[in-house]
Amino acid sequence: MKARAFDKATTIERAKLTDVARVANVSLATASRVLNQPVIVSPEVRERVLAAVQALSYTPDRMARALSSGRSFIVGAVVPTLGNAIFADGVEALQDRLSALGYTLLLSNSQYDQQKELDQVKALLEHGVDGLVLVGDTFKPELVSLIRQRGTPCVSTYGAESRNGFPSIGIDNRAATYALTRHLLDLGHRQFGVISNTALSNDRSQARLAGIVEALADFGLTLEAERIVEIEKPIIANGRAGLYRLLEIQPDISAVVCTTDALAVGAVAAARNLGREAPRDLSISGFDDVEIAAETDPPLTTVRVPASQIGRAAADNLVRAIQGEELPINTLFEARIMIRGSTGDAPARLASSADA
Amino acid sequence: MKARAFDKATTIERAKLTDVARVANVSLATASRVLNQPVIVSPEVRERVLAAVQALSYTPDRMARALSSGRSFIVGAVVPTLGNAIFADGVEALQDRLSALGYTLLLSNSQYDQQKELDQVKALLEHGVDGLVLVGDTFKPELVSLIRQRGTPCVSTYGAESRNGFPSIGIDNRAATYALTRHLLDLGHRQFGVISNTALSNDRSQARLAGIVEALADFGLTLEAERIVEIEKPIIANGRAGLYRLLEIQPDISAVVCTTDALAVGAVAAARNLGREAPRDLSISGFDDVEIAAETDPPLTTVRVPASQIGRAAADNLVRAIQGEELPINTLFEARIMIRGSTGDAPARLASSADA
DNA sequence: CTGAAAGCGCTTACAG
DNA sequence: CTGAAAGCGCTTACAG
Repeated sequence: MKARAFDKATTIERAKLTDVARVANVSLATASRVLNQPVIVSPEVRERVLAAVQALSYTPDRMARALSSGRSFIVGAVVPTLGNAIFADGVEALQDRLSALGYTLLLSNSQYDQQKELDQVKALLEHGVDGLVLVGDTFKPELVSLIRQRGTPCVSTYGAESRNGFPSIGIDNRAATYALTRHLLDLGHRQFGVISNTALSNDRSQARLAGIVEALADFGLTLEAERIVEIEKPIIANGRAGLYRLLEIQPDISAVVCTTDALAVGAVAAARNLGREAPRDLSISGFDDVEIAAETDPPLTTVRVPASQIGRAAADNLVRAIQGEELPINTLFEARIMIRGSTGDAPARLASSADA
Repeated sequence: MKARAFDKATTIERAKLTDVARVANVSLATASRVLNQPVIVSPEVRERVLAAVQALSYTPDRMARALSSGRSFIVGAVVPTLGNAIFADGVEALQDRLSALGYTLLLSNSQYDQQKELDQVKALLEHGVDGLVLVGDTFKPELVSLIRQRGTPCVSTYGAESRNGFPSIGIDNRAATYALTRHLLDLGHRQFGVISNTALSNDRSQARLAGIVEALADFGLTLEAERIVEIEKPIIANGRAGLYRLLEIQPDISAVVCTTDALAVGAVAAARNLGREAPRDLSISGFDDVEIAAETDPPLTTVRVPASQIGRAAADNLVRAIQGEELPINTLFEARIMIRGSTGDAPARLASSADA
């Protein structure tokens, strides 16, 4: 007999399945079956057990169930941060769908730190999660081998390709910034700058950067290293700082592509401080299309990341994998370019070179 | 013998404590003791067991541990939404501190729905959480009795007072808006409007509304019902809609107090559309001080909610409660008024009445 | 369709 | 300080 951690005098004994069985006058095994495979139990018996469940307001102990069945009905997720709306929304959708499917979500955040991510995954695994949702596709090698070895189903989210064999659910970040950059080129921009959070080994931002570079290359332009400012965390203040640094070195820039909306919001504000109004003097674009993106002045041109869709699909796919199904290696959603007020025609060529 | 859910051929048998005991040449009981109460084991034996743990890279099965010890080291939390940065930040801090204390966080969101909140709590309880973190202090009665009956420690967050006996950790929402309203009165404002999300039984917003009403009353002013617009969810679009409705009915309003930053952001934008610029024509304030609040144009006057502090304190207090300590019934943090650009002197009395 | 029994991987009094 | 044994609350072959 053990002492519960918090054995207040007021605590009433919780009914267990044995109690249900006793009240219903059946064996423990039968009571269990009514709960798990009701069809194989005769209707009368089933009714009796269900009545007992009601009467005792029995509620199963999922830990015990997990221990004996090998299934916990818990799914673990590790996201970089909840501070970014794009992850908050995705997690919310994930959790909703998961709970509809009878699963509970065990959530961690890694603060964009791979070691922390690994630690969280270890903890999740110790808790016996049935499946895992991770963000992106760049992990410590140890993490991958750990998951493989335990055979726990795992999906990777927000990215396009699965480098580690985990089925991926997300968007093509590279294609999205490629299209966005094309759009800016069409508007006449030739002097580009980039504010990106690739400093952290962030595969999404890296893909976004690659898309920009590629679009420029296809157009015969090169993006020199001085035109890329890498920041640590994708927060507004860093977008601000990023823009100052960028324009200090490269005052001729007419288009700034940011790998995140928060960075773009900061960049727009910083540009204004410098007397450069978007889109008149400077075109600035974001990525994510978080709620605020459409509400800033000017509203942000950006890429819509379908976070809720990703979250829901991650839940569906993961549960399918848990049930033993094979998953498509890539599930790609559309990432629409949202052209709004923060980008526009490039300033007339002569005027801008005269300025500089 | 059971079949694991995902028994791929590649899966390697995970070492269990029995294996550790065998390798270390001790009994299962001793192996367990080394892990849980190392001091009562002799140094040599301890070393041997630890070596075996290393050699087998043993990792405990927390479900089994939970079942036999009655402690899961899992804490459950239910927040209204992760979409609001204030909750995202709080949850992040909560999880950080919890994991430092050896606990894992099981997270749910209720979408501001009390029935959903109850369902989540039930699920969390079935999973054997050692403690619970809830938001606010307005629950379905069934939720309160359920938690009481199980004796699971529970803290309430973001509010000031504990109506249900759950220790509360938060801020005094009423006092904050009282002070904010005083400030607006000092600026000469007499015609007030409020956009609030009290439509949902949201005790924080109700307290905020109460603070406004009280400050006005102490000043001899009454806030008529037509001057309060209640919206469903605290999102930017609703702030926008709220302001239109408010000014339609009460065009003489010079100060709009919003119960959330998102609402204030929408209100500022909507006012601008109407040709009313903040703070020149209209003072608008928010609540929360999320990241974006300081970055809008004009930056938002608001109240800083110390979400991270609340999250950390919730973790600390809850773990203390789990360990059997008594908790202070209220833990209050300061909620500073942040005076920024969106509020200013009331437009000259005569001018405004002439307009109307 | 139902029951008796073993077992999931641990912890913890109880003896020694 | 250490071990043998019971037990946590379930599930699931195995018989019947």
